[in-house]
Amino acid sequence: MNKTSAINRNPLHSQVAATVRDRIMQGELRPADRLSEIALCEELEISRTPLREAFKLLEAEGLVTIRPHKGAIVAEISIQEIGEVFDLLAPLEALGVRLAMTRMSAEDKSRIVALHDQMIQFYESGDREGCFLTDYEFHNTLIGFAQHDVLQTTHQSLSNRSQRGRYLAPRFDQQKLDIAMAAHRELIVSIKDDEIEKSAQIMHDHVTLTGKFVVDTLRDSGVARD
Amino acid sequence: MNKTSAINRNPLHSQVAATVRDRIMQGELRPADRLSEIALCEELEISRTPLREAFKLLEAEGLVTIRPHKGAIVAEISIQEIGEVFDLLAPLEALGVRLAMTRMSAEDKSRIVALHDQMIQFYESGDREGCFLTDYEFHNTLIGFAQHDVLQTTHQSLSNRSQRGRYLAPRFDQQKLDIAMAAHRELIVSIKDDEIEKSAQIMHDHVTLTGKFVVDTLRDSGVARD
DNA sequence: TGAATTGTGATTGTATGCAATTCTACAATT
DNA sequence: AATTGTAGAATTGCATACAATCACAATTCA
Repeated sequence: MNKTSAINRNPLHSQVAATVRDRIMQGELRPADRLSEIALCEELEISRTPLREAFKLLEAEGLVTIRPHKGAIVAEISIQEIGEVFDLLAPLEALGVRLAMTRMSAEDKSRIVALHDQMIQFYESGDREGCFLTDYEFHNTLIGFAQHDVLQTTHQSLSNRSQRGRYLAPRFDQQKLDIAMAAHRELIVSIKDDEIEKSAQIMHDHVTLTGKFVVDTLRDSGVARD
Repeated sequence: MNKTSAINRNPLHSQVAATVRDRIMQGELRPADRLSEIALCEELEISRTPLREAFKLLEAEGLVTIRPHKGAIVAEISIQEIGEVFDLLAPLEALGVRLAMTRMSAEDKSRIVALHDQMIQFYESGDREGCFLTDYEFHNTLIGFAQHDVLQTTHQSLSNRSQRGRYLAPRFDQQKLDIAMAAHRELIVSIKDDEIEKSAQIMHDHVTLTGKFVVDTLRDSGVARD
């Protein structure tokens, strides 16, 4: 109406948080990198107040560590922590599948199947990065269909943390990928058959195994500390 | 600023967060109460900056809702949300029991038994408030023995939210309390017998049922909105 | 020479001021 | 009487200034 684009309705600190979050998630900012307030302020052309507020959000999400009087750093990832995150994701995603299966519509179901098909495409064309990203979307979409706010929020936070670990590590080798794909295939069949408890079990085991894979991969590649 | 007592080592905003958190948890500040910045600043004798930072922390914990340009309020509790929180607590506490049983020492075990005995004392003397508080401690202590940081943190946050709902509602009636006590008794026996999966199952069902009780109680008492 | 110490620069923590937004009350219009 | 418009007050959002703290190097003394 007045400015070049529409008036910016959401607060600066949340935009800043989003920016920094993305940079951390994608590995542009790496664990233990210092987050100098002054440097970031100049770059983002904001003052320190909204930046510091954003840090608080990100700290709560586990992406940033604030050390009193010593400044903020990108939260370090310990292999143990990543493993622990998967410990929680397993039962939560199992719960998510249970809920989703009682609540999702026919279109929701076909959306999940479509994502699975897309993942198969990437798999067959040997696109590991594509597989990796579609897998993330597959799980998040399924959780969304559970229509459960608390689960959604909690899962999002944990999922982000696990994804950070996965971004840092190399992609799965062929064998691990085969196993993950097989689990997804099983899961899709089980969902189509409306076998709720079986689906939940498959998901639980799949996430647990993925966690082990990620931990192993991280340990081998040596990018994260113990 | 004058420092009447010893130098305070931890930042103002975290002290402020702790103060406000307690007031909200204990119901001194009730859902939808406005948290006026100036009023709180004057009362706590601080400036607005640390208070606003504290609000960010509390928002992430789900205790405060910040409405842009309209100020912060104590987060409202919906009965649905409380129910959802218990949906997550059930599998997480089950996981906690599993881990705790593989990791806790003999002293840890007797600490749990002692808490259970204390709860029986309160139960038999008809002290519902005592039962209520001891129950909270019982569950938190058990989770602590799991020695699992991510679980600890996630559980703490969810547990706080559930506890808020329970503070608001009247205490359980005799029948509900009987059932909860029976579950605890079963659990203790199962733990003593080192039956891990059975204990996890008991805990899962116990937390689920407690959730239903809390939701029912809240609905009947009419203190929280749907 | 080396350990302790103190000074200095850089950085974070807190307070405060100004701008932007929202709320309230009251008047004008239909 | 109900609704809309508008001015002013109150409150939040952001920027900036100042105070407290930390890291590290230069200096002192054993």
